[in-house]
Amino acid sequence: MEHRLEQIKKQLHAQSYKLTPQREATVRVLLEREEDHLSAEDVYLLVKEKSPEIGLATVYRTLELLSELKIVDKVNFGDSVSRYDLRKEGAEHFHHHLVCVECGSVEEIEEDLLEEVEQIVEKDWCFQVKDHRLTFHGVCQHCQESVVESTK
Amino acid sequence: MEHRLEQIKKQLHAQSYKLTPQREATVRVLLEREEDHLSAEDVYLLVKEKSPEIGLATVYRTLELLSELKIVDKVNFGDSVSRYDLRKEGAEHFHHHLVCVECGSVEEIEEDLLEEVEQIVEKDWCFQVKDHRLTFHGVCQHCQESVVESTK
DNA sequence: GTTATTGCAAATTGTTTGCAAGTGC
DNA sequence: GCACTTGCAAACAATTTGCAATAAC
Repeated sequence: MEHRLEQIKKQLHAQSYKLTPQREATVRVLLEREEDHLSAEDVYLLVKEKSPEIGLATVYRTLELLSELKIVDKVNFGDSVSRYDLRKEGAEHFHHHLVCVECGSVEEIEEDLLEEVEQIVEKDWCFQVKDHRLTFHGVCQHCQESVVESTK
Repeated sequence: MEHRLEQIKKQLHAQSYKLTPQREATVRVLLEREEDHLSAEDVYLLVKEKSPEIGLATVYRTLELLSELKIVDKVNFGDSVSRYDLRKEGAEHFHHHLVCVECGSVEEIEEDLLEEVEQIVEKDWCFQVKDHRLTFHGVCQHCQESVVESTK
């Protein structure tokens, strides 16, 4: 965790940005809640718990900055809020998501899975793929089980 | 086209919604511009050309309704506006998109391409897939050619 | 005649910006 | 000291809502 923070600090410095206390607090929240898909507001409230003086605009600006540096990815799951998702260390590609239509939970898939599809797109559509966004909508394991349960 | 409209009318009636003149005008615009990915504002302006009395809120409400009935899909390509995309006749799945990072153009892919990936997800993640969203970001054929052109 | 639908304007929501004050090297 | 950064409040843009008027069957 500290290692990750150190790494991010370097990335910022490399582009002559500073890791200010506010930015550090924001990154820490993202690291702690790596599994979640927090909105800017969510991040703001969590950061505020430890650094009450921070402003919402600063959080937005920080997330925007991290997004430009490809440290986080901005995602959107159909609702109107942007969510911010930390890239895994060394990940070249954006990871995929499984969104449960029953309970709204979001699971992540790190595996690429799209290599073949991308080759087809490059060849058949003459489109040079740089990145992708893949989200599946469906029913998560947990909700499948509850349905079985409730029909017993 | 008329056939498509007729079909949509039936779908509406099936859920006891009416195909009012405003709704018809909106659907007509979507049919005419099937290839495009229009925002609500875009649709509004186009509908207004032929039916100047329509209100923006009505267009939003109509698009929302069509979206619930799965006649159109609401998409979002990273910017803050929702775009509305008519489903192809009889399409079970949402189609894919190729978004060019150079010129912003959006191309559609009707082919499924994800059958295998979905099987893997169902099996390895125990996730029951209902639908998907797949977007590739990259460089379209046209922009690739212009780069070659400009470095000649 | 009742119920769904509309148009308008006002309200809401998520996000961005201007700017004066503050901070870090 | 100077450029970068912050917090606040105001501005913005996209979308939604309340409501009285209207239209459909």
